[in-house]
Amino acid sequence: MSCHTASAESLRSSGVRLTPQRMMILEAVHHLPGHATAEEILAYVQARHPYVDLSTVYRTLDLLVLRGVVVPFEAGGAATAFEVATQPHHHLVCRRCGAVAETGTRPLRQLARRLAAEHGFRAELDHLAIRGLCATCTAEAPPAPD
Amino acid sequence: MSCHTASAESLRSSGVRLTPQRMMILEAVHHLPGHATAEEILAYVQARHPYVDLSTVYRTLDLLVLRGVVVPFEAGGAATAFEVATQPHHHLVCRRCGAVAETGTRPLRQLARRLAAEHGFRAELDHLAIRGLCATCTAEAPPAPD
DNA sequence: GTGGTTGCAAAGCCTTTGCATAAAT
DNA sequence: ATTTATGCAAAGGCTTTGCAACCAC
Repeated sequence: MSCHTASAESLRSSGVRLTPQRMMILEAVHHLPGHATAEEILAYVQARHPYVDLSTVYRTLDLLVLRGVVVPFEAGGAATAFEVATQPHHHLVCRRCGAVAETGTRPLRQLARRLAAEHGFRAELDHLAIRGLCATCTAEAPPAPD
Repeated sequence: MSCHTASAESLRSSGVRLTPQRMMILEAVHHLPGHATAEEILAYVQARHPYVDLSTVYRTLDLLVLRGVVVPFEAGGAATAFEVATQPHHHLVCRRCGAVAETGTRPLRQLARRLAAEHGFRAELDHLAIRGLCATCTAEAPPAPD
């Protein structure tokens, strides 16, 4: 009845078996705010059905990434997070407070164009995590020492 | 006598103990081509002194990163690589053939400016790994399916 | 001499895999 | 009925940590 059901339908019609686990994982990815790690998704799912395993979450996420339903999001060093694939966008991750903002792809198109022109390199800039300091932390932190 | 000795001097004068292990790790980082993983650095060092431990390599690399002597380089998923901090630059990593090219920071300054203007976000774009297809593979591979 | 560093071993974290059972089609 | 997915448990890869012996200062 809600958004994840549509994803489920399109998966089923492309020959993917719809198990309860997959449905719940799909629902978790849709309902969890922002991006979620495998562990967070497992916690959400286990609230309904305790006997779901983390390996199933990973296997299902792999499947969903392959099908383009979710996109992975590698934060620096930590666990991979996943989120529903909607519009391409990028994340602005604050190194100080951990806040994650989003930005569109426009700021990066120019970059892609330049790299193509200067290096013939076809950059794939679909879902970056850009680290830095958010506005709040920039105001609170002393200016850059260099 | 060579380049890594200068780094060593500057480390010593800032109160860092110069052990043989640290010297060798510093030398390895300078002599290994491009970026190197902890394991690769260990292999280089063990060729001279077999009883160096991987944990020492990691501890020393942490130290060198903190001191700004080397910079880490997180490739997607794989082990972190390290290289001597020289000019800020970025890597263009080909997803098909694995080739790694370098580019300056100029293409990214504009991006940083935009993010500052639009989001108040102070992006730290010092050492990115940008994935995509290099010129050769773009020519050989079929054009993007979308 | 003293405090930082090392090697060793063990654990940690995230993720993947082998396998018999169970379920979807 | 067949093919694929699951849970469990175990292992895998990379990195960190605890600790006694050791070394640079």
